[in-house]
Amino acid sequence: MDNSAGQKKFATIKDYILSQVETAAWPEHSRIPSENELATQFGVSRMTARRALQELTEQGVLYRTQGVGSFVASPKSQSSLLEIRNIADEIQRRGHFHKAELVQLTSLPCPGVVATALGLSRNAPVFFSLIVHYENQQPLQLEARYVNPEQVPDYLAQDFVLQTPHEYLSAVAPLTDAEHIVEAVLPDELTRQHLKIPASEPCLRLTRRTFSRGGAVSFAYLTSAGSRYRLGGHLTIHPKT
Amino acid sequence: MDNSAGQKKFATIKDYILSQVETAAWPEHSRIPSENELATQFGVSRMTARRALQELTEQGVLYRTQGVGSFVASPKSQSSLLEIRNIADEIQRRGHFHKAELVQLTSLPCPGVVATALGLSRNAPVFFSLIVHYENQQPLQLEARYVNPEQVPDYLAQDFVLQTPHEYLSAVAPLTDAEHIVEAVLPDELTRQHLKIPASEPCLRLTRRTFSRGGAVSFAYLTSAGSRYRLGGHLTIHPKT
DNA sequence: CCGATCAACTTGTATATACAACCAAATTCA
DNA sequence: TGAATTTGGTTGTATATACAAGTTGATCGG
Repeated sequence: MDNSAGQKKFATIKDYILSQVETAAWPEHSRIPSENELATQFGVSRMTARRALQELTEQGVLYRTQGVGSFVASPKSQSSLLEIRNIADEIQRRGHFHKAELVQLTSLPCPGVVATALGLSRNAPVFFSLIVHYENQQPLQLEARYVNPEQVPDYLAQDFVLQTPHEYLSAVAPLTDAEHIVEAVLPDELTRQHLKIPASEPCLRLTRRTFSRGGAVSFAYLTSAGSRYRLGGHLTIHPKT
Repeated sequence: MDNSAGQKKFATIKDYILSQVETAAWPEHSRIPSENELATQFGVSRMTARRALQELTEQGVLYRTQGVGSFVASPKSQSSLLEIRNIADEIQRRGHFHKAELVQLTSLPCPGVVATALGLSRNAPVFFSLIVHYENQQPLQLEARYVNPEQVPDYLAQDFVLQTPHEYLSAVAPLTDAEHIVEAVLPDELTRQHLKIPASEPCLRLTRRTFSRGGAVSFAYLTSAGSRYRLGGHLTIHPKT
């Protein structure tokens, strides 16, 4: 484990493969080096190289066939789904007026769930922002975001009324990956107040964790009133199961 | 590899753990045997037992903490946004029991919204199916589906208890494209009855239009109880509290 | 020419081992 | 008593090895 970057060995190989795929040095459906070749090239055991390939397969970057090899998969149209969820862009795309109201911006001890998500120790300081997004003066979404101080040390110095956290983080720590959960829930007290909705109004809650090259960057709850917001997307299906 | 069932060893362990979880012999958030204990118990190496635990973790059945142990996760159903995966596959992938109950299967005059979506004339005959999907005897999703008779003329002749509409349509009219809308709504009377939920329970409604080579094939409302279902990628954050 | 066989290579499964990282509880020590 | 340390257990990473299972292409024999 004497990597210069202190990175895990299989992660190094993942990064290498991802860079080859992103730059199209390895085009779609082309065969990539075998487990043994990668193992030799990186000076690791086959099982370690194998692990990198397996994780990329689960992420949909590669597909593998026993006896044949590993290949570059078609890029999933996940980007459309991911981008569409940037609430500010979405509002402006509809030609409406977007306003962000900063309710809170502080550093606080990391709750357990967030610690797990960001890879921090519990109660370690974590940056927190609470923002209400308006569409034409009507509150639309409540954004509660926790940010990893190791990745974005100057988060508290930003002005999130002029620039949304999403915009700022995109510039500072380019998004490489995102995980998300969409749920239908009833609003808690805080949400009710800021969105100005009754307790019986169902809400769409998007829980989202984003990654950059350096690791987990932020963890956010994005809660919207069900009557005012919905999530849409378009998917193209790729063969080669 | 001389299992009596011809099954892979790690799959045997997965089955064992799943049975314990399903019968609630191992309740939520309880600790399960360690890797070493399972390895000894099943007479396999630790790495093999470990693999079973890892796959169950990826499926959301377990969560693990270094230095502490492996625990039973909350059983909320979860489906992937990034892949067009139907509810039946999703349930089976979690190792649970799926049952479909056919409530209605008929031809009716096409409502306006559906006519637009499928490119039919208003009040032209359209095929309609109403199905309740169960996960382990609990109603999970109500599927109301309109099917284009020009694309799939023998839809009404199918047995949708043995084969889901999604499976049948995939075979007859291979999916090339899909559009989604995700919303949080309160259930209508029909949904309440079939999902056996109170009127105040928020629901996640997925409206989906699918296309094949020939054009628009089907238009469906997939409504699930918010407390039992969520939509997401691989985000698995579990509170240890 | 064609089919069968074989050899080489790839991914899949499984084992045994070692050490690192981490946590919780018991123990020790001031 | 209370803080620091130790200890034992657990998951995480990595290696080396072996064989199974599957595909491909070359070789051989009719």
